[in-house]
Amino acid sequence: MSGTHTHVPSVLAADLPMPVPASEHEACPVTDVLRRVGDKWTVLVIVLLGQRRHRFNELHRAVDGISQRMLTRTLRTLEQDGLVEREVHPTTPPSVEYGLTRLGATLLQPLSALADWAVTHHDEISAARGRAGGS
Amino acid sequence: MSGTHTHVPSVLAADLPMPVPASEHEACPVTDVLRRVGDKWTVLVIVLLGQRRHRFNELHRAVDGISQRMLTRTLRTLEQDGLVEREVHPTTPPSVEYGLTRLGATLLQPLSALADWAVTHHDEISAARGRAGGS
DNA sequence: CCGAATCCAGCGTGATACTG
DNA sequence: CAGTATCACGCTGGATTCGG
Repeated sequence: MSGTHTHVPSVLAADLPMPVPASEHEACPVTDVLRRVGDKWTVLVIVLLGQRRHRFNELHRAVDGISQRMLTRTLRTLEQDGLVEREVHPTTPPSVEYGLTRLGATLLQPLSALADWAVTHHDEISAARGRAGGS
Repeated sequence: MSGTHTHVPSVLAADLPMPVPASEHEACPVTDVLRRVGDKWTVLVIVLLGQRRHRFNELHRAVDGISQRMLTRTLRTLEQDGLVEREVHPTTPPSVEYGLTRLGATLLQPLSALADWAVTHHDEISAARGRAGGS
């Protein structure tokens, strides 16, 4: 640490090309991941699967409000990205279990950092929004 | 640490109500922040402002590809959330400087954690997507 | 120089109904 | 139980134009 100055050792602190090319921003892994976890259900599903493996309808009930369609889409995307694994048991009726992959589990930590920041500073943001004149 | 098991001390590790109420998910500070940083330009602007203060057109040139409209919108939102401060110099022509607030600066660290994760595991995600059969 | 206003295309999201 | 298919809608994001 270097005292009061907020210096962050990170890829974000690296020198950026000027101007930042549009192509580079589009293909940026950081942007890619952020947009992914920024969608409506992904993080909640990851967190639930981070606690234990879940069956499809188990998730469906746990996430109250999500449609079958969105749950399926969310899981498919996560599976394609290698964050979630899908295990099918050929029973009748069929049962499918979802769980985090090792890669998916590693996402929990940085995600937690951001989540904790959000919770910690939630009131400051609310206050700022209040001053800004709206909800 | 508890060995091989991936345990994360965080709000994300807390017990979730079952089912997670839709209302709670909508109003969740974590969801709120994630969706914010998940939009197209926010993070890039935050990073640039984290390096130094910028004038409007300076940002506009630095972020090559962003429209005036989106830059304005992004900055306004960040300002309303108390992450960015706007300073107007009543010159002719007018000049406006933007910079991170103290709150905004604190966001850099958790954001960096996620960014570093993205960069570190980018190839694994690409590989998984390749196996999944698409771009 | 720094915006606001308007218009418009695309995508994320959801409701509903249907299937193996 | 675990999905798929179809349709519809709102919101994000972009192009363009106008104003102080």
